[in-house]
Amino acid sequence: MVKPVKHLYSSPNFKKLVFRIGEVSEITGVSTRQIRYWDEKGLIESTRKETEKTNSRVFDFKNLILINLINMYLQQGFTLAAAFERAQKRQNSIKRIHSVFNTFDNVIVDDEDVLVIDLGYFDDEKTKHLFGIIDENTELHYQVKEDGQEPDLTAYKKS
DNA sequence: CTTCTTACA
DNA sequence: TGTAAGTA
Repeated sequence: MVKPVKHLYSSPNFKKLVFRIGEVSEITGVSTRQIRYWDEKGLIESTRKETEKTNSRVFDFKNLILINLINMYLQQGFTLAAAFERAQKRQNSIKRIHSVFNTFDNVIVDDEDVLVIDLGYFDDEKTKHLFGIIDENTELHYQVKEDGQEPDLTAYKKS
């Protein structure tokens, strides 16, 4: 049974988890040169940290995953364009799988009638080596928006 | 110290 | 795509 509960992602104890370009490069193995190039081409999306004097790029968890997926297909021999397409499809598939396998206990409808699924934290060995930053202090939220719209995957870190 | 842009190999 | 330069 889906019950209206105050959404988790607005909890004052959690802030959106973002990564600087150097961190993304270190985690995924993709060079900063490539990341900037993909960003310029619009394959990935970054936001600018206005408070910083450098006005540097920051990437959310969703884009970190995307960058890693693109790189994975790139290493399999696909062209950048093909790798991007595959990565997008793969990412969407993963999201749908998550939504299917999560129990109703993790389903929440917030004030704006948006479906939110708490994925908890990843602690299996497969993801741990790749995303070591996901731990007890990090929450992953999968948000299903109105039909047709892109689902959103965001990580939040306890501050 | 890290990131940014620009430019050249 | 890597790397260097000169910044912020």
